[in-house]
Amino acid sequence: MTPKADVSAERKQQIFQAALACFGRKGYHLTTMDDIVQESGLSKGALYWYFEGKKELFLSLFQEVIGQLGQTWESITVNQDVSATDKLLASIALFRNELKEMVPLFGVMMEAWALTRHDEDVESLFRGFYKPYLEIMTQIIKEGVASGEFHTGSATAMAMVVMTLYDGIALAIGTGLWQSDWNEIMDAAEELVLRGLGVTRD
Amino acid sequence: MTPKADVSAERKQQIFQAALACFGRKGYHLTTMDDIVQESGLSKGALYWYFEGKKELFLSLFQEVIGQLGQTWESITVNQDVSATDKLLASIALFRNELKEMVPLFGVMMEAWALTRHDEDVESLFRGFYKPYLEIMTQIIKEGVASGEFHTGSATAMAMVVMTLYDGIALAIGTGLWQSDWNEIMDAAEELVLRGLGVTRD
DNA sequence: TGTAATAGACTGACTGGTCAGTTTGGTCTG
DNA sequence: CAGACCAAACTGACCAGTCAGTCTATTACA
Repeated sequence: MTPKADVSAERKQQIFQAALACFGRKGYHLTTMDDIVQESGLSKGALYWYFEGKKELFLSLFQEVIGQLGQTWESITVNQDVSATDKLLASIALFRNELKEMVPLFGVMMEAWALTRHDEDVESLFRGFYKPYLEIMTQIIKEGVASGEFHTGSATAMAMVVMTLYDGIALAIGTGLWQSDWNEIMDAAEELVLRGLGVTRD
Repeated sequence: MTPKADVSAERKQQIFQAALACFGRKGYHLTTMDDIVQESGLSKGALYWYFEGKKELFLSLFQEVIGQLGQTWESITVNQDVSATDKLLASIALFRNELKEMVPLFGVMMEAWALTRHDEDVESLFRGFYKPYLEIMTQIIKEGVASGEFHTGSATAMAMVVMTLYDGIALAIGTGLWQSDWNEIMDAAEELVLRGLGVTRD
């Protein structure tokens, strides 16, 4: 009664990997199912066995990938013993450190952003994923305001602005618009955000 | 001896308008030439009479639309008698004031960003348009640093960051991610940038 | 002035290729 | 053998781009 060794988990992973490569390279609309078939080394039947279709595959992939990022992100905010400033710095450091690996991800994210405007499924998924990030950032800034580290008129609005800056950075990286040294620019971003929030240090 | 009235200018405009509506609504890949045909009230032949194809039409439209924005933007930087701080404020005000009309534009811009990654023509066009904006911002910040209004480690890097924030804002607007009151968020953005650049006022 | 010729602007049916999704027919494993 | 898993040929809708021809206004000419 023991079923055949379940290969579905690794197959899905195999497909995800191929899909990420293809979507990252050519974008959602320009990659064909056959591209992913070829990249994965499987067959069309296999893809449709594991996923309902192109859109569902894309959405699943996005979910998978963002989920991983989200966990790292959340771990930043948990620790109660860390100052808001350090949490903010950690969130920036997360970007900085994993920037290079994130490039293909950001590519897919951009694609998703663009899709957001024309597909309700994508939009609601996207909004759902964005929300906790925004909440965490709001939380950090509120903490900072409470502790006197930060100064701002509206913590919620400022959180949105900071998140927007992050989005912009993701965009710049995804498009390859930043050709210069990322580190220097990230330094400037850090400077802008910290001083902009009224942090006075070194 | 009077030549036949040249309608080509207004025809192109007519097509641009229809194309902007369609691309703004459904995005590049999902709008068909037939969509634009219908929206414009012309025929398919007419479209191909005035434009070589879909891509060329899109690129021309983008060029047209961005060109207009660029002129307004440039006019900000010209006046020598205005302080860097005020120039920066003016650039933010430009966003703020024309935000609503810009929504469809930002939609198209996002689409263009996404295309940037897969099409060299789009990329080079985009980079070409981005450059002067960045140069103007760099100029403003350098002026501010020289006059003692701003403080920053690297004016060029900071200019990129500020532009990146603008991009992020455009993105947020284009995707409709910001549902809350734009004005409040723009206030926060202004606050972040000014204080972040070390401006001390009111 | 009337008429033929020509160029510019435009039409819409058509084509050829593409691609998401389907079907059918396996194969391997417990 | 049953059912999970997969291969590959196939289908049909869709769409960018084409093209043969039309319509209109100007010019050439008698």
